[in-house]
Amino acid sequence: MNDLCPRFEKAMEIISKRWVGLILFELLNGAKRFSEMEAGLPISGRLLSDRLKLLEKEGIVKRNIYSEFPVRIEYSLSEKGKALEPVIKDIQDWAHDWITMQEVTEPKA
Amino acid sequence: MNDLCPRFEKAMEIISKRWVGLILFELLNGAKRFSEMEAGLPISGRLLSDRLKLLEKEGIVKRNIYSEFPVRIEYSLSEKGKALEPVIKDIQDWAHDWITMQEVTEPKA
DNA sequence: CCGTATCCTTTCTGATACTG
DNA sequence: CAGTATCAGAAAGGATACGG
Repeated sequence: MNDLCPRFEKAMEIISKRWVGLILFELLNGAKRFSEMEAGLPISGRLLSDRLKLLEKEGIVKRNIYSEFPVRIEYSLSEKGKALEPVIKDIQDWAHDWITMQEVTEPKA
Repeated sequence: MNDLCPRFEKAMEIISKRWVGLILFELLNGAKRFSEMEAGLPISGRLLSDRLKLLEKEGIVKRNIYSEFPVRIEYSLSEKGKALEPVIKDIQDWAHDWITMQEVTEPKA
């Protein structure tokens, strides 16, 4: 049936999972705490938790626990995650060049 | 709540829609007919139809009708669609560098 | 603060059958 | 060939409540 590269398919499966792109974008600006990300993204805590676990399992996101007081937990990108920066960057460029606001907001009041 | 660029969000929404990446990849190799794409992708005709309509609506894919005999219909990328090539290319590169087969196939028989 | 478990609703997918 | 309609099961998403 299909003859796509399995690695490409797998990569696409991870990256194109809903919200993953936005989460990666958040983390490209540096490590963040759960609540910071939750506030910065249009998704619920449950979904954010799901996706972070997925990305951690894929080795893209690292979970760092700082045993300070109070305990601080931060999420950051691994090398594998940072390697996705060009992808995100290209999407930003494309969005800048080709996406217009009319498509985003309702046509008329 | 969130302060993401709406254009970036919109772009991510389109691109990260399931199967869209694979469809774009197919079309980067040149115009294709419906049945060709169906054979080359791991999705049903209904889904392919859905996605092509979506991509056509977004101005990413063009539907070309050739009034030959028999009538031939081909799908190809618009300029907007071709502009996504770097994105797909980067994902391919990333997949090549970071995705291993163990993650794709079942560990043992 | 940092999540996870549960419940319930919405959306998505795929198989099948059917038109032009 | 090139799709569309329908239908049922699977998956995803949100709200809420609760544990560490």
